[in-house]
Amino acid sequence: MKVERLHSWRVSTVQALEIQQKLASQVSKRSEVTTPHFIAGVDISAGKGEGMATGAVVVLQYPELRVVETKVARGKLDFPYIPGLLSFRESPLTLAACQKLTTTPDLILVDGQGIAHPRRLGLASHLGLFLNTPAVGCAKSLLCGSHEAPGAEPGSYTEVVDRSEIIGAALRTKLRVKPIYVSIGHKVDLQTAIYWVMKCCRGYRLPEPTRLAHLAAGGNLGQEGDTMLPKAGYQERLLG
DNA sequence: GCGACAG
DNA sequence: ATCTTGTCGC
Repeated sequence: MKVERLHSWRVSTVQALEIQQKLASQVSKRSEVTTPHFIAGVDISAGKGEGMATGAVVVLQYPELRVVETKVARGKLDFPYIPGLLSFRESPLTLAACQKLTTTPDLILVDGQGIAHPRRLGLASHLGLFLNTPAVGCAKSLLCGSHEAPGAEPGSYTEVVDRSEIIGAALRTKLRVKPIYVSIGHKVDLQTAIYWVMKCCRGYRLPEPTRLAHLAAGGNLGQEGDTMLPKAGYQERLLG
């Protein structure tokens, strides 16, 4: 798929902050999502070598949620992990993997925040702009803001508020299990984002696109998709 | 100044 | 994120 080149990724922390401030105004909170045919999930995993990592993107066919394409990109991480600047560390490899896609996703679920970010430009929003595609942030923990506890039932949620602004939702995706944080990435509104995230859940805390992308980045997802068996070594550890 | 802090 | 086995709970 096509990847925009809005700016360089080789920047200083000060430049990164300036870029975020500038791009935040370009994020669209208007939903351009109808019924998606292809939903992608992206994630990255730090490897063994110094700074080495693997970015992965998995495309699922909706509503079957079957894997139709998987792409990965290995490389070095040159930007350090700094809360609030995660996109400058993970975007390069994630975009490299997405650029290899033959399928064009209608929606992308990202392992991180969208606008639920100090400067309203988390990883999901940043990627949404570069891919010019509707994107949703699906983080496992909170970066900023606060919220009350959502109900125990899957689908229930509470608003995440920061500086008197609703920036996302604490969404219960699985009965009595810690919620995930959903926020607007790009070209989608919060209600629509929550709706599709729930539609992608299959009994796990994380929605399938992101869950499978995580496995793919770690090299634990076969081309068989969700019906695959764990790799030999992984299986041995699980079974003993 | 102190505490918080996506992955 | 990653290092890591068993274990408590639904």
